[in-house]
Amino acid sequence: MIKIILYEDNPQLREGLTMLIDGSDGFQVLASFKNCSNVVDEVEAFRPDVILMDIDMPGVNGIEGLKRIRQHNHEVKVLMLTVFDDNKNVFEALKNGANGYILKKTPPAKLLEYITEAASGGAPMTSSIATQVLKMFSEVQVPAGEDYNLSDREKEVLQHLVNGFSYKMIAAEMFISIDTVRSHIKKIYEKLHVNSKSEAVAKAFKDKIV
Amino acid sequence: MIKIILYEDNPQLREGLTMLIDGSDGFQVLASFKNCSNVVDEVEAFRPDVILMDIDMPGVNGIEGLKRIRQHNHEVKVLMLTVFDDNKNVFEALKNGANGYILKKTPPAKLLEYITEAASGGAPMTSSIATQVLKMFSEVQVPAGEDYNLSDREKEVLQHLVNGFSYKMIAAEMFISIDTVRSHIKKIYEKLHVNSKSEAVAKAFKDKIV
DNA sequence: AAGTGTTTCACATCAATATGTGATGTAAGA
DNA sequence: TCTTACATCACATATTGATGTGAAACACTT
Repeated sequence: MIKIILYEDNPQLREGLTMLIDGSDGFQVLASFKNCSNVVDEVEAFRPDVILMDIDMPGVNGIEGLKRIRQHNHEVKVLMLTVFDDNKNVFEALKNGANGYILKKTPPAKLLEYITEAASGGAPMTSSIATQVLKMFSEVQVPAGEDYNLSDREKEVLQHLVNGFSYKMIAAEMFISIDTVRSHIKKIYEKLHVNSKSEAVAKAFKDKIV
Repeated sequence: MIKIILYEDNPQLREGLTMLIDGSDGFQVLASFKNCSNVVDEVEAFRPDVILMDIDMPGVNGIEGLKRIRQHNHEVKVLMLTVFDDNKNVFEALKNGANGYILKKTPPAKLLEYITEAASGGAPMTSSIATQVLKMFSEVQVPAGEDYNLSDREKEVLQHLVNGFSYKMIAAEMFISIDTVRSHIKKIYEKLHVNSKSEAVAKAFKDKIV
């Protein structure tokens, strides 16, 4: 028996979902609420397995509710429920520990399947959501993975620059003269197409050279 | 009719999958291969809708195959197929534009459903994989998002530093004297607990101040 | 009204950095 | 062998940066 709490501001939908889920074998709706004002206490009191959480709610919305829940409880599965698959909310929800993200237009049979999946540790997602998630991953990619052809020694020097070492310190650290350090740095600037330490350090981070 | 190419080094599994898929209505296996050596040419020649790609293959593996495909083709849907849901491969695959990631133990009916989902632009994932993906998201979270209490003006100066501006340039840019710039920078160093421009720039990136 | 933090400016000094020019030895490739 | 890239060192000089000390104007809070 999977125990469920439901958060949904629309009374009709709240009633409908409750009847659908509660009327199905193996599912029990413990309670339903129209907003997340007291979400922490409610979760504490009812100890559900799965929470169905609408995103758009007046007062405390679903994302905020999720955050509050996760401040106290990392066990309960939270399934986000929404009309739109807008990028920003999806990312926010997942980042804050949602266990799944499904659209309200999901057919009833599929919804029950998703709840079951969430309860057993899965991460059900409507396919359009999943597609977005994948897109976020590929967007993380470095545009062209620029290489700059830094030699090993040059990378080493750049690493020290990033750590805030002075030329003198780098020289001591690498057992070379300060002039050699200069020479390396000059070369690094050329290769990175920059002309100051700050830019080199910034570029090192941006392009994940270090 | 969904057209499919299959990459799988195990002959039994390759045959089995081919028969299963090709024998189902609406699915057609155009060809199957035991490695990705000529993946680019093969995709070009057969123009499939979906590619089922095993990860572990001798020679050119699935991840590498995926990369090669994506260098030329961003349209074809690539479904990664694997025995293990090991973190590293999942991330690599998704980062390189895989459209889905499913385990080989997926039951036949579910497999066909996943292929259909991929073909229609979805992103099918075995639930254990989806869980991992979500975990990666929540791990991306900034530890505590340190604040450092930089004033607006100080943030502005820091931003310029990151862009590689000299004190003189910052002064000109902000219509203040170079001494004021110095004063701001001094304060920034104090607040960030650093004592050089490079460290400040590095910290700005690390802690996402800029 | 006194205190606090921000923003602004000034003068001074020493350390560090950027840039140019030039040179040597070594290892890998064409 | 000749070339190229790398790593090393040297000398010179102008600019920039780090740090200290001091101070005035302003907004906001107590």
